Amino acid sequence: MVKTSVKEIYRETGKFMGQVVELSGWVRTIRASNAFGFIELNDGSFFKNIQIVFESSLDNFKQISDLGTGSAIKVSGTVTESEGAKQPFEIKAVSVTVVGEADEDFPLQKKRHTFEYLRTIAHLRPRTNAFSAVFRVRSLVAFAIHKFFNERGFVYVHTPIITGSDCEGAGEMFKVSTRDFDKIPRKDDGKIDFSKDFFGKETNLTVSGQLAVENFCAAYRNVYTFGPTFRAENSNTQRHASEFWMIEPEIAFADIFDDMELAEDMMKYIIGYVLENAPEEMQFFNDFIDKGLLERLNFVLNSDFARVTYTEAIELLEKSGKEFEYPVKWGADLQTEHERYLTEELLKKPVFVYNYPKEIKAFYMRLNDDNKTVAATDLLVPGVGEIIGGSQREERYDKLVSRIEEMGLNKDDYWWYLDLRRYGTNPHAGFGLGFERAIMYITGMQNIRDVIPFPRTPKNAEF
RNA sequence: UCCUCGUUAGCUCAGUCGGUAGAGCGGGUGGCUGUUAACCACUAGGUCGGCGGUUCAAGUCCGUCACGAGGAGCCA
Repeated sequence: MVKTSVKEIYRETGKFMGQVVELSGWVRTIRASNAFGFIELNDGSFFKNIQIVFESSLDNFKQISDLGTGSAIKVSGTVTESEGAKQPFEIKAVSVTVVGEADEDFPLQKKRHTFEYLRTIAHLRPRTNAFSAVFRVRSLVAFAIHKFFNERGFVYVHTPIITGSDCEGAGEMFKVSTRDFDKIPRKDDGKIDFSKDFFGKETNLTVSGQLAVENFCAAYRNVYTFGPTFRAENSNTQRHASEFWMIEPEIAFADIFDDMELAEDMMKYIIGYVLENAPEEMQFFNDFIDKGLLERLNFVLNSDFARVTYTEAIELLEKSGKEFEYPVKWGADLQTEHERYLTEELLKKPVFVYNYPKEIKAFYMRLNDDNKTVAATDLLVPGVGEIIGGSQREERYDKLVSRIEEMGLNKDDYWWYLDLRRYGTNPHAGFGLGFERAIMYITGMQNIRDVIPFPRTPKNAEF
């Protein structure tokens, strides 16, 4: 008898045919008559189930027939060709041991559930086809990202989760404190006395590792972070979460064009990796989640991403004659409807928009020679919208200081960031890829809450 | 945070003109010798999201709160 996995049997069927194997896993569905029955077993190793045939000759036949969906069992049996039409092979059971029965109120049924309902049972949803596929792909994409950067000699840097830097500036932050909320120490003027708090200063959960990773960029040349990120915005959309993961590479002696090239290479690499390593899951997404998915991803793999400047994008939108709810105007940020129209209808592929007006972008982005735009880029993709935001960083000390002052920020808060511009400064660039948005793009899933194991959104941290 | 829609059995939903609650699936019981969301029969299961109002009468109309979803903003 060979202990094996469902995946191995699928991948090397010939080797196992006629052999007695031992499997263990969870019952996905069960159908029984008084003489025999069928179990679809999923052992976690593979997207697909394997069919177990059990006959009334087994001494615990009745116990097996009465098992509910979700039960854990151990099976030994012979791998045989199947008489049924829907599977090429099956296991003829020699014995079935009940390891852990599922109570009769196990919520997952053999029919379609709404994603909305499944979010309320996030602890059980990985046992469904869709979520089993999503989270295996999520795992593979994470690995592919590390593999991509590792193969190119990038150093993986762990930037802090708790940050004392109050100048990250990318949104509302979650406060980190050990103080008793009922007895917050205050100074004479009534302001909170952070010197009495754990770190002796105000601390928050990070909203970006970028400022920190730039320092390591000036040591290792090519670096990246990949970790959790927190935004306390009251955002209620299908593509925002309060806790999400972000990949932020930073490359030295590089400009905005090198940056876009890196982003394009990375996207293609991870798409290719997932198509190769999770074909069953990807086929499932194509069949049940998004009919055009595989065609679109294959097209993306084999074509160049579009690159248009912000100014060109405005012209394209104006020339399109399309009526927008928000008017298109140079100087104003592109609205979601503009972005979607650009990538989904006008160009029908991923597009980098770059060189945005400086007024609508962050202080650290490099000022272009026109003095009006900065070397920033957003990657827009069909179906998801903005998936990457990046820029060439302002490496010139004086220009950076004047941008900080222009935006009403305090230069002293950025002393270590400014030091980089005093000690061996160089042109460098980077971007942030929203990990979950990449998963959405690759799987066709439409809600960020369905690509995070236990999603955190405003008013929701149940699990 | 704003706009729109929604909340009825464990799940997915129907419920007409305001007249006191329905189906399928799931559960239970029994049957069935190759099933594929198996099938057949029987059966149990409801504070119609909460509160207030209109009415002889509210799942149904009005108000309000809570929760959820979609869209917008913020952004990855």
